[in-house]
Amino acid sequence: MVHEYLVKNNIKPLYNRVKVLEYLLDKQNHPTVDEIYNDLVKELPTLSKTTVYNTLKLFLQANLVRLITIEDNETRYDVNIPNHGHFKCEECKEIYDFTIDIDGVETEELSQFKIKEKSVYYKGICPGCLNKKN
Amino acid sequence: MVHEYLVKNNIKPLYNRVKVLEYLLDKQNHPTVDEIYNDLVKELPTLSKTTVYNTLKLFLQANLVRLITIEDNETRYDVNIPNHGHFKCEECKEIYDFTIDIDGVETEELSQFKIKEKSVYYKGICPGCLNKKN
DNA sequence: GGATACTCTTGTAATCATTACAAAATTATA
DNA sequence: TATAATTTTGTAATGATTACAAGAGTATCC
Repeated sequence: MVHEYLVKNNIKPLYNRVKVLEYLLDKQNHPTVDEIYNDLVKELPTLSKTTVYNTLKLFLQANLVRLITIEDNETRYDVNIPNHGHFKCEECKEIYDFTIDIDGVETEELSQFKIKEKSVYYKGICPGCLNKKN
Repeated sequence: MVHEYLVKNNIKPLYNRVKVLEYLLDKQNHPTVDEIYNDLVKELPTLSKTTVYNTLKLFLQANLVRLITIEDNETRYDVNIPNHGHFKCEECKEIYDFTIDIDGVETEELSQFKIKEKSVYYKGICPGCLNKKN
């Protein structure tokens, strides 16, 4: 599956690439480069962090993945699914996906702009952490 | 003005702080720390970059300013105005503000979440750069 | 007003993520 | 199989941010 998906996007389906993409698809985890590397190196002992960076850059250019940087300069990666936003809990740092119809929102002022990508990020406290506080 | 605004937010209105906040209000420029430092050091020759970082951190905690990190890990700062999004041009890198009624969008899934902050970022090409391309 | 305590600023050094680069390994091509 | 092209790897370089301690400034109390 992943194999063909890469081919379809003009990316040679090399072993590492398949593994990285599978990882992103499996754990819909919004992982950092470090997390990806640390998990995959167990399976691919010769993997280097530079390769993870290279691979992700490639995927980014092909629009297979997206960057998430809500704040903090912790750059995370996400497989590219339309119409969803990210909520980050300030307490437990967890990132939650939610669906949002951002295309349904009028932005008159941008009528002359060519919009290629829309991102929505919320911050706050998740239900679990809200409960703990009481 | 700026002076009292700081006092009202429980921040001692020290000279540097007033200057940094004035800068952010004047140039609604979404500047980086470097830009702020390089411009202000002309007026405040003893200014240090660490002070700029400290001051911005303080403002952030007091919710006077906001972080913008659309991608790239170029962290920019913005005075906190509700209901506006940011558009970044991929060609000229300029960041444009636009108004967007994000509170008008339903997010059923987050009904149990306490939302403190909402951010909307778009990417694409601005009218000026679109013209140049033809 | 002056002494003391407290806070802020400064500069240097440390840290950490990311990138550059060149050599080694792998894959594709003939 | 030999050759060319691409990818991976590891180390070193870069650059933004933070830690920290000393110096400067500010507030408080007598």
